[in-house]
Amino acid sequence: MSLTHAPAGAVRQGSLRELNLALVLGRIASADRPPSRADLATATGLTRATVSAVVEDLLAGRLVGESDPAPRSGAGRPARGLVLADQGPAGLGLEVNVDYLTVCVVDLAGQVRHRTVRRVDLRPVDPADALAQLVELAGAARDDAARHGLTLVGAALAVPGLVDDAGVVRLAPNLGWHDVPVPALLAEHPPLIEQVPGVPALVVDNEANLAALGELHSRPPGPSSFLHISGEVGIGAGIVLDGALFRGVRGWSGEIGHLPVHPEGRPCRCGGQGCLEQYAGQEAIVSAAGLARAELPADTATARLAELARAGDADALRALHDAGTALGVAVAGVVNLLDLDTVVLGGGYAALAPWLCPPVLAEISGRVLTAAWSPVTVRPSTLGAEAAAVGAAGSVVRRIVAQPAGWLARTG
Amino acid sequence: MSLTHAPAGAVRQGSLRELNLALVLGRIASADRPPSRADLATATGLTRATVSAVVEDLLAGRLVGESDPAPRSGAGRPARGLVLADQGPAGLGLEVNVDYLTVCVVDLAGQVRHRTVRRVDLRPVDPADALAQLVELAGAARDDAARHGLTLVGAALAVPGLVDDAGVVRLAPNLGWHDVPVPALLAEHPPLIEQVPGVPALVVDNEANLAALGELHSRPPGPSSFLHISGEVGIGAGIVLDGALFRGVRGWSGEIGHLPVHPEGRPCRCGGQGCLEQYAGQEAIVSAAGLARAELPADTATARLAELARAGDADALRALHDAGTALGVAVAGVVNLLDLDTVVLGGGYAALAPWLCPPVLAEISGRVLTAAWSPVTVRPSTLGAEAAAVGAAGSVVRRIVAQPAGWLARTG
DNA sequence: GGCAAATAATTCAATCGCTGAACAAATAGC
DNA sequence: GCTATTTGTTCAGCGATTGAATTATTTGCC
Repeated sequence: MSLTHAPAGAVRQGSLRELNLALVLGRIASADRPPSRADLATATGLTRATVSAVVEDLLAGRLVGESDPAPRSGAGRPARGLVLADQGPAGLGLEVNVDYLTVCVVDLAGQVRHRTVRRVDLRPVDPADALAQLVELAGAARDDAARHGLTLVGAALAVPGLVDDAGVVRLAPNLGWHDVPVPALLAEHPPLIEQVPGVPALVVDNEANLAALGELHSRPPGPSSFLHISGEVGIGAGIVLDGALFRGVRGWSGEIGHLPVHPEGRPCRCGGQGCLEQYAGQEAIVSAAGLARAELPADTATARLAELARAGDADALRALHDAGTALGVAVAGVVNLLDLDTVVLGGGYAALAPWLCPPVLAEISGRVLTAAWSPVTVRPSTLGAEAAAVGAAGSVVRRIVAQPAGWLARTG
Repeated sequence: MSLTHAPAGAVRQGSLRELNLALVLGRIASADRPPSRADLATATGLTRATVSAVVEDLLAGRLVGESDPAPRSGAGRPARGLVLADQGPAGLGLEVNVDYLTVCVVDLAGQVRHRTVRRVDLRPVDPADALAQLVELAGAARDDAARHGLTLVGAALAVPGLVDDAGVVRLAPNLGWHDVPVPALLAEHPPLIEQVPGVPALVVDNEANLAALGELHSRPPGPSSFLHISGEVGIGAGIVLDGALFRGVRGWSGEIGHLPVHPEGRPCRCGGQGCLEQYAGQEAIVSAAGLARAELPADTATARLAELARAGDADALRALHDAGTALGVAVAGVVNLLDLDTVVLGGGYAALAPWLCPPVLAEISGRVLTAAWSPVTVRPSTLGAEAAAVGAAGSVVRRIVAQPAGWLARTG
């Protein structure tokens, strides 16, 4: 919705080709069936001649391939469908969380081509050791990817905490991390990434942000503006506005867990009072349901809670209802503020959605000014717990799609 | 922060010139002193030859003019400074509010060249009559602008309510408007606008949104992301993210007045409970201070309140402190969610800022997770009550600056 | 079976706008 | 008055898009 359509910098002669490469490749990526050159010409407004020239570049650079002709109705020479290559550049997605490490590889088309999860309680582990374990998994992933003809061109790491511009994890309370210089620690290991202009070798970002990105690009395509809430020990939100993740001035947006829902209520570790996290965080729900706190890893506690709720346990149902109500109060505020029409419950909330959604919707319909005219959808995440790592890897390949010139210049 | 740098459509041959026209004109607009062609070349990365050609087009189209040479230190041929033209295209800003009508004209450079305010209680007035009065004022403004060599190329109307995509005012409670088809009503009057490709003849938008835009482009330039809060009878917010107004999925973002600050508190006309508006709305403050409600027009009540506070009236001070605290709870939530570092108090709040800022800041520092690392600024609006109309007019000329090709094609 | 219609993709001269270097203009300092 | 310096223009060259013509390949009809 910006008024300035112009790219930030100068538009040189060569930018023209760069921009059209990105335009055509983007169309191929977002099409639901393999488009022909003629389809691309009509869709983009370019001439068929130009599209052919651009596609030739993309084919030469192995970013797209030709597929079997799509079935067509009328007469005429059959089209050759264009699809994103299943070889070539790929993204490495990494996640460090409280009780697991994840590594995955996503190809240009967004397909998950490799995935490893190692369950391990990382709270007592030194950050450098945790990252070393992650690198070990990533090395195996790289080798596996290479066997499929995939080259890792960038990595993104999801962490449950606040990350600054330099990639330093300023604070990850549930992990016990504080000012961990992730890029420096990872630089001590041999590189797994083949550098490409325009693609950063490593991005470190908040887990909720990357999970929202994963949800944004999951198939089938959903809305381009939504709020994605990751309910873990803390509660984080990824805000997607018009297909772009909103990170805030310093990249610390989405701290929905500290929205005040009872301003004079329970004190919170953030220094405030009555924060949402105190009423809808995983520990709050678990203890309200009468389960022993810290009994088991987080995902086990969640599974147990869902089990109890499914069995009709009154305490569990009440705990979930109360948490959903608190969540609904906060979400209603966010929807009023940002005018979003979709809320996705992810992370630990995904499995609890059947019990959380009703009270959340009730609060929304009671508190949102515009709810009467256009309804708000609340639904569980489609990717669930995988969202962050998949979103991280996807964010890498998406850069290639957005700026293919860098990759093409590399391979010649 | 979007990954796609490419414009939405095709990048044709001619787009190149269009983009560079916008790039150079934008630089001229945002420079703090008249830049030379050489300055523009180094700033944009284009060659001096290209800049000269682009500037020639802009000069021929009367969008820029040459100014006296700026003082320079060293040797060499003196530069000719380039400034936005003080003639040519201009924007018409309109505002309908509860107790006044405003019309203003803003030129390319953002200068307010004409301004009319008519104080009139519009609550008992039929919307069509109100708009007819506005058109009358606008006609006089057009004639005045023409005498200064200004051509109105578009209009933007600010209303205190929810507006849909078609420009229909769905609901303006304090004005008593409901489903008012503003574009259709205005179309019955003779047109005042000279149509230009790329510039809509009429945009209708929320008053808080346009006030935020006015603040964004006020001089001296402030931050590019902030929250602008218009405290009138209702409380609206304009959210500016990375220099762009965020409107939400349907254009109804910013309803900060209905953020819950006491979820089980006073019932609100929106159907919810404990909304901010019930604690920090103008009526709430005025009655808490012991002033007779609906005693006087809103701005008079605000002025009286400020007067009492300045005199040390205990009731007024307490009312303002309580309102500021409620506001702070809501703002803290917004800052946690969006990671903004600047909050601007506008509308009726501007005059009350000395008493509202301290409690707002107190709540922020107590509740915002990241406040310890980077402080949040809370300050009054620089434009005050004029912000909405000026922002409306400014949004028109900003389109010309962002897409000068449309205007140039028009005049040849 | 053969032919016309239809659709896909390529080829090629023309054109548009940027580039880079040379050149002209204008001033300060010596 | 001369040189160094900076600004701005001119011009041949070039890359990328364009639009029309051409080639390629299939369906449908007689």
